[in-house]
Amino acid sequence: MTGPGHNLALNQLESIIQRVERLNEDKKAIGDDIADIFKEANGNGFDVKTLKTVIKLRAMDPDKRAEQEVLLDTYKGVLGMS
Amino acid sequence: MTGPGHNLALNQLESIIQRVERLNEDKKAIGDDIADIFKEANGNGFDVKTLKTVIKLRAMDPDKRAEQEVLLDTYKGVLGMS
Amino acid sequence: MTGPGHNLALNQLESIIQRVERLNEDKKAIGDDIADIFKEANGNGFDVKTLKTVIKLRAMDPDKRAEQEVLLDTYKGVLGMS
Amino acid sequence: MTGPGHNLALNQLESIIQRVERLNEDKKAIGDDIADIFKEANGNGFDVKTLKTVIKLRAMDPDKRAEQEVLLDTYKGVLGMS
DNA sequence: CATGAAAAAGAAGCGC
DNA sequence: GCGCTTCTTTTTCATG
Repeated sequence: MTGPGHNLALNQLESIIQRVERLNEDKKAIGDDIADIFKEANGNGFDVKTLKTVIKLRAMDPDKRAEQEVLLDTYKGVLGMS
Repeated sequence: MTGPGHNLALNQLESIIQRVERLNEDKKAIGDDIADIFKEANGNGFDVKTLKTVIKLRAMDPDKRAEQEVLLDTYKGVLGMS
Repeated sequence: MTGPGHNLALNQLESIIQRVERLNEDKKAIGDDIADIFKEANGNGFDVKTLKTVIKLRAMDPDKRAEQEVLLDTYKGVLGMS
Repeated sequence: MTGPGHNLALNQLESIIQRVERLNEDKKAIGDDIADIFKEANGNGFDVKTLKTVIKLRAMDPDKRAEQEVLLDTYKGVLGMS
């Protein structure tokens, strides 16, 4: 199979794959940068796990966050964990 | 507590968090771009799952991949899976 | 290669694999049971995500949990998130 | 709040949580058993990673696996990776 | 909504 | 012994 159809498929495939691979590299680079920041923060005495928690909280919709906290406190209250 | 130590911690914390948040946004944007490419590819009749497999294979170190395949074939041979 | 060495390897391989596969099945069954419980809980109006959080908290060492909560509150306080 | 509604919620919550916690323990125990088997296998000269790959392959539906391999081979062929 | 894939978190093993 | 990397598990997200 060496006709035009084949070449079209090949060109499309290569294009898709190369574009994704390029973006994957960029994404990985960013991930590495983030890891570096956390590593540096750890060296400065910060607790990375807590940092990640804070960042996650900030990313949440404020209303939803409040709602979840209420819910969690409720469950903890019922269970005597508060 | 409003002394210099506190402000230092605050500044450091804010710096860390803002840098990570910025990078998280960038990372998400790239992820969206990749998703778009796959969506388009799917529309053109490509099998996205297989595309992802191919990309993963290409990302592997060739020597390691060959080595693992040999080992895997050996085990499969012993087990009659080949 | 059909000698004793080969058979020994075959027998060992089969034993290992079958034992693991059996345990994998058991593990999966338990996972399914857990999922069922959460599904039922959800039907009864409980928030599954919060349930999981509570269970995780209960699994933690009490001292470590307290320490982490203090840390999180500290960071939130510094950032004006409290 | 000490009325019947509260107690019902408490009883339900405790039931859910205790059942899940119990199952979590069981699941962990099985995971430990599996780890022991792989550790022993490693001591006998087997490559654990490959063992896990073989087990994963065996767990797959044969038809689906064959179908995916055909598709993958097609793409690899087009890309000259075969 | 339920399944399956991607991301993140957590745990374990290995090296220095 | 501690960090670092790899692997496992968990959680989250998207899609049908």
